[in-house]
Amino acid sequence: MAGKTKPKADPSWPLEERPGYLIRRLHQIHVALFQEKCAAYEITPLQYSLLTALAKRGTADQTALAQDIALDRTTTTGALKRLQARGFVDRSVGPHDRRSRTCRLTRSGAALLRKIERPARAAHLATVADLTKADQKRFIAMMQAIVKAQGERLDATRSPD
Amino acid sequence: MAGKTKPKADPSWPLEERPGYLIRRLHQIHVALFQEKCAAYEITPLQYSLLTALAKRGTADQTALAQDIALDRTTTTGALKRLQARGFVDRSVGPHDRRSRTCRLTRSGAALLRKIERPARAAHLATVADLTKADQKRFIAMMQAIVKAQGERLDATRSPD
DNA sequence: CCAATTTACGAAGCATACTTCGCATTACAT
DNA sequence: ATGTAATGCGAAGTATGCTTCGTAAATTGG
Repeated sequence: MAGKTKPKADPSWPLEERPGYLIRRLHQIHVALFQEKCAAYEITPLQYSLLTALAKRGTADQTALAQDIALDRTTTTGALKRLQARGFVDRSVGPHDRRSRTCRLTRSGAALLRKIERPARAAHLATVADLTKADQKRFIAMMQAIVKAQGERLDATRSPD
Repeated sequence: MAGKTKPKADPSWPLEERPGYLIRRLHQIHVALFQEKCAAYEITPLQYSLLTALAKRGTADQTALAQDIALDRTTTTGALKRLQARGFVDRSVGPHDRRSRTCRLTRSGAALLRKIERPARAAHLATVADLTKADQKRFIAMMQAIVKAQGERLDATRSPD
């Protein structure tokens, strides 16, 4: 075609080498694998995180759950409402604090969690399955290192008003 | 409190060790860093990806751009519309194919891209800055390996109808 | 040349994900 | 005890990110 479009050799480095882009792709891939493996239960990775966090707590208000899974409070509320609408979670007004919503798994929610544990785990494993076993360990350790360091940085950054 | 909530020693492995959870956290961290470094320009990581892809192409329809940045077509359209609304992108009906929308950077869009290149790069680097230089290389290589392998898997999976 | 298929979009709907704002309630300090 | 702080939520607004359905225009086969 015409030579109208110049080479445009910009100094920006290729998309495929930028950490942020690769992370977005990884996230995309994991979500797709999760949906695939858990298709029978119509559950998302976030919902699974919430269910496990709730199982561990037994009972918790929405703010505590949000912190457990490192998620925004309002997003957490939205996900909990969807789980409640499907009968997996109970959200009742707190007995000691009427501002709060005390959440807990229902029978049905606990049953779902048990059924989903295997496929969910398979999805998480499949996400890194293209690496050698040794590299998987290293990869996870590196992600943990970043999350730990940056988590502390954020805590330090946004505390003062 | 009462001993009503059993230990609940579930077989699910801790959130902080699950690849999918760590990937979500990484994504969250990168987006936050990007917003921070590029705050002056009110640009998101996705929009930056689009601008660079567009700069490289010179001219492209929305489907090509979506493929370039590995994103859903309708999401791409939404982001392009927002960039158009702010005057950074031109979206006109294709001259040879009236179904298509031919996109290109405006003067303003090209100028913006030049200005954000440094802070955007800084954000990408900051995302992995907690790893040693050598680990950063390994980390990026591993992400590329997964993206490449899974990308091929997806292409193979969803082709037949 | 015309019918069938393919292709590029757009609209609508759901689920994350975050911010800012405002309300109600609780806790605290004098 | 009372005014002030802090806290737990909810609502609204914006941006991703995906699926499904529908439309219009181009391509291709006979």
